Order: sequence, then C-alpha cells, then structure tokens
Amino acid sequence: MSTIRDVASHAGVSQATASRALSRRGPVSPDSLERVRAAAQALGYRVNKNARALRTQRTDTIGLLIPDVRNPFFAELAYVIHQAAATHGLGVITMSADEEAEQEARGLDVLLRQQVDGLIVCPRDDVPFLAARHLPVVFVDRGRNGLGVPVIRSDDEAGAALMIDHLMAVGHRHIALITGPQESTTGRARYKAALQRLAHHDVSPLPQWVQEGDFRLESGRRAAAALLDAPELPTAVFAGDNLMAVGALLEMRERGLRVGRDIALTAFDDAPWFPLLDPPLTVVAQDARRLGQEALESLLCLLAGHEVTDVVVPVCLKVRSSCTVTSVLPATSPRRKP
Amino acid sequence: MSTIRDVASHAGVSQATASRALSRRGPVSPDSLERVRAAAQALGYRVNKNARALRTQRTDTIGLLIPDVRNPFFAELAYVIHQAAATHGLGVITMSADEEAEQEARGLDVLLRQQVDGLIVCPRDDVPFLAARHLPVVFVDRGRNGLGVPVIRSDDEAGAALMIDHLMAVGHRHIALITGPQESTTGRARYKAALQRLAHHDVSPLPQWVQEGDFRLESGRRAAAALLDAPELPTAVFAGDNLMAVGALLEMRERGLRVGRDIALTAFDDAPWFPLLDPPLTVVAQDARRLGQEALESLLCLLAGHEVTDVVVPVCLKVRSSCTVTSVLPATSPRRKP
DNA sequence: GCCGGCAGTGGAAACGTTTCCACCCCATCG
DNA sequence: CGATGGGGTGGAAACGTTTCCACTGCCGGC
Repeated sequence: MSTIRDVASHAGVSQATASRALSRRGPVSPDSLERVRAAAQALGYRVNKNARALRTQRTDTIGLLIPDVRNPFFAELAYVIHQAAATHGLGVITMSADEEAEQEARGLDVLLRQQVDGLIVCPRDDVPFLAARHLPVVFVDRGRNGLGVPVIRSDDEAGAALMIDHLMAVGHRHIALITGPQESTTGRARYKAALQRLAHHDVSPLPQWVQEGDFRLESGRRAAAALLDAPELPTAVFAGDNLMAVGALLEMRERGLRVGRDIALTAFDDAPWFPLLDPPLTVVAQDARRLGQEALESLLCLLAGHEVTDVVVPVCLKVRSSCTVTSVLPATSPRRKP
Repeated sequence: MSTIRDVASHAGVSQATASRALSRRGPVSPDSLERVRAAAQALGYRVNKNARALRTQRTDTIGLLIPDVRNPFFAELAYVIHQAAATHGLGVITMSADEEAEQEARGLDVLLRQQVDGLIVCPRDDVPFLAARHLPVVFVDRGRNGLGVPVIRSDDEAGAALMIDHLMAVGHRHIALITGPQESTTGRARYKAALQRLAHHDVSPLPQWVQEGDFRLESGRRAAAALLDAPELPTAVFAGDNLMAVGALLEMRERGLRVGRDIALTAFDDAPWFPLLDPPLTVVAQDARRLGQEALESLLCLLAGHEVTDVVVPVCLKVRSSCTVTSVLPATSPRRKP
C-alpha cells in the first residue's frame, strides 16, 4: 500500500504539497498538481481514512443503527439512507440490533469507536443515545420526542385511526391488536391510537384481544396463536408491523383459516410483495423513502450546526382484500361503553 | 472525548501502562490494572479505533459487499454474517451495490479506504477484486472459481436440475426461463444447468422463452411481460431468483392469470413469506445461513494465514403449489431433438 | 554474595494524514 | 526603490494509539 509520502517523492514534491494537491485545498501550482495526480494514479494511491480521521477529527461516515435488517421496512430504510448519503459523499456503517436492547447498546459502542460523525437511529431504548449527545443524533421511526434529539417518524396515530375506521366501516366490531413492544414508542403510539379510535367508536377490545409482540415474525405467530386459542374469537386482527403480520398469517393459514373470509388481518407497513399474499393484506403503508431522506437531511443540518425540528411523515391506507368480506356480525361490541 | 492520556493521568500511570492494562497484553500489576479500569470507567473512555488502526495496521473490521439489501436473500446473508462476525469480535461494514458494477467498484473503494482487514463479496464483476488481492477476499454466492479467491456458493447446478426434473415430472414441457444477468456466474450457472437438464429430457426451449433479467423485481416483471406477449405461451416459468419471481408474479396476476393453474411459476431462493403467496411458490431454497457462516469461516482462515478451498453448499427443492396443477399438455416439446 | 532474569514501569517513536508556520520569490504599489 | 502581499512551497507538529526499548527493583539459583 502506497502512502502519500510515496506519492510525494514520486512526484518530486513535499508531503504537504501532495496533500494539498490531492485534497485540492490550499494553493498548488498547476504543474505540481498534475505531477501529483499522475503519481497517485500510477501508484494506485488510496487515502488512509483512519489517518485522515485521526488528524481531521472527521470520518465523513455516519452510523445507522436499525433494529433488524431482515425486516423489509428497515431494509428499505437502510437502502434509501445509503443512497442519499452517497450523493453527499458520506459513507454509512449499518448495524442491526436484532430487536434487542443489549445488541443495540453494543452497536452504538461499535459506531462510536469508529468515530462516526453522526448517528441515525431507530432506538429501541433511547437512553444510551442521550449519553452520546456530544455528536449529532437523529431518531427515525422510533424514539421519544422532546429529548433534544430530532425525531422523524410516520404519523402512527393517523395510521392506526385510519385502519380502525376502515375495519369498523366494513363491519368489524371484534378487533384484536398485535402490538409492538410497549417499551418502543412506535409500539405504544400505534396501540394507544388504535385504542383511542376504538373508544371513539364506542368499542373496547377484550383484554385477551391485545397481544404484545416484538416486531419479529415469530412473535406475530405466537400472538395469533394466543388470539385463536382464546374462547372468544375476534373477527379482525390488526398487526403492528409487517413481520408480525406475516407471522400471524402463517399461524392462521396453518390452522386452516381462510384469512379475509373467516377472519380479517391487517397490518402496519407495506412491501412490494404484500399484494401477492393470499390474501393481499390491507395495510397502512409507511413512506420509507421519505423517512430515510428526511432523516438524512436532518442529520446533515445538524452536522452543519443548524437547528432541526421533528418531522411527521404522512401514511396511507391501502385497502386490499384481507378484510373486505365480513359475515353478519353482532351489532354491538362485547363490552359496549355506557 | 477522553483519550488514553486522560485515563493514564487520572489513574496516575503512564500512557504505556494504561494501554497495556486496557488491552490486557503485557505485564501490569493488579493494582495498576484496577486503577486504570476505574479511571476508564469514570471517564467513559472509548478507544479511538482510527488511532488504533493506524498504529496496529488492523481494524478488526471486515467489509461486506452485497448486490442489493432489499433482496431478502442478501438481507439474510448480511444478517448471518454480522452475527457470526460479532461473535469473533469483528465489525462488519456493509455496502450495497444496487446490482450495478459501477456502484460495486465504488463500494470496494470505500471499503478499502476504511482499511478493512478482509472482504466478503458477492461480486457482480470479479475483476476489481483481483487487483485488491493484497488483502484476504472471499467470494460468496457469485464469483468465478480458480482465481485464487475462495468461492462459497450454492449448488446451482443441482438446484436447476432438481427444479427442471420436478417441472417435467408434473408434466411440463414448455418451460421458460427468467435468468439472472449472464455476466454473473450465478445467472450463467443456473441457466446453463437448466438448459442442460432440459436437453437431458430431450427438450429445448424456444428462443423467446429465455429472458434475461438483472435479479431485481422490475426485470422479472418485464421478463414475464415479454414471455406473455409472445405468440407461443410456455406452461411453466422458472425464475432465477426471488425478486424476479415476485416481479413475474405481479405481472401475471395483473394480467388475470391464475398462477398455479393457467401457468406455473417457480424460482430460486426462498423467503419466510413465500408459503403465504398466492400461490405458494415452489422453489429451490438456498441455505443462506450456511453460506454466510462458511464465508465468514473461510475469511477467518485466510486472516489467520491458512489456505482455504472452495465450498459448495447443497440446496433443497421445496414443492408448494405454484406448479402442481397442469392441464393436458402436448406430449412433445415444440422442438424435439432427433 | 553475586548474577541472570523477569515483572512492572515510563519515555519515546511510529503509524499516515493534514495543517500551521515560516520561508522564498516575484509582482505590484506607493 | 523599498515596502507590502500573496502564490507556492517544505518542515514539522499534531491527532490517539501501540509497542519497542531501557530502566528499576526484586527474587531465586548458583
């Protein structure tokens, strides 16, 4: 591996001049510039980012900490952020926390040791990041507001309400919820909003109709199993994310239920292949592209020293056929409020 | 940010001793050790990996270069490799090349500048990596054999043959192929093997029944459209990866075809939600977990200075219902060989 | 009682950059 | 004609580590 010393001596100039030429800052004569360029080319010189970072205290690299690469929503988010960052000459180091707080903390540690310039995080637990406030941090998808860290998230409240309204509109009263973990803001927000909207319709679910998952496939399956094992069946199930919905669907299918006819299933999040499922799932789609772009934009602002405000990205209901057909239902909920 | 100097002076020892204590190599008295630890704890010291790397010439970080994070197969692969690497104390920097050779080259450049200790790559174009041979490189999933770089891949040949045999067994003779890009080894291998196996059954597809895609969703859709627009329809379509299969399925469904009845569709790669599709796709499943583990294992061997051989990971046919029902077919292929 | 060696320590060099500073030269201006 | 200034340059310091080396005690073996 050739260093800048090699380039300099090969070009017959000093290190200082070579550095100035390569990073094109500071005055360099056209002649020197050309010679340095040629030498670098000839030697296949590649700057050592570690050395540069050590000196400049900047790595031109940001850290991205997502809960789970295998979740299509986060895969898309990561993709978008990588792309957007690249256009600004920034590298991205991505860590996946596997939906576990401990792994998240480790991921943060790795990222900090790598001396990233900034952080985009979907925090499962936002506490550790407040300790890391000496560098710019942006929360995306999850994270509490008002902590001095900008939060970019979908309009979970509107999404949940939209879905509840839709379910009620097509005749469902017995609606079960597979929620995300209640430590997570997203899990809480969606749950609270759904409950509230149900109340608005004078409905409240039976206690056993609320099952808490962890945003992963298996938990969705377990939650569905619990729902279906209970004595009183719901007519509709609303899952808090795509993987839990897939898990629930697996379980329902395995039990021979005709989803969309015997029972309705809907979810948060969309994926390109959701229309192809049997049945195509009705969902509240998040705009992952926009979320990612906004997050990067905010981080860039922070890096530039500007102030940044929270952003709420709108969601959109996509009605497919996983809950259109409803048999005759009792007109009242099992627990009608006075 | 506190440095090792701060820790040292806080503990009342020299930098050298602090360093030895923290990295626990070299002799340190129990007393010093304890004091240094306490100081590091108190100051929230985190080693600066850039500085360390600069001095030691090792980053304890490997680069992973995959073609597309949004492809579930590569997402799973990335997940497995991250996990496995973490257990060995190695960080992973993942780059997604978006299935484009140019982006792949840029990704490599970024990784090299980051001074990664080794590289795991699914090369779209293996040439650039041969130039980077001063560091350990492992090819996974794709890449030519015999270049001095170990290749870890699925048994594409067996997989393609398995699927062709299955399709023939359930009565198909008019089989179309949506292949991966023919510059990629995987695309070529699967195509060649399928063709060969067809020939073994005395069948060869019409020229327009072979459509080349790029492993991405849209290309699968386009390929399917081309297939369905042609005058002579195939009875079965075999897609070279999961995303192209999803694309093809989207197109077929959009045209009102009942896949599994009007036309059969099968693919390489599996995903947890494939059984949930309408219809559930019959696939040749790759063992992403095993591929990832083998790749990391090989890289570790290389890093340790050992020799490594190529690995072929077995695949497995998963029969679902996307091609079971076949109407009466002509007994001969349109182009029977003599 | 001397000497070899080893545990424990600190000073200082080195890794590859960038950048501050000082220097030279020459053109321009008063 | 001398002072001013700026383009172009190189020397050298600095970034935060690790590690080589030299030094001090101390212990055990002869």
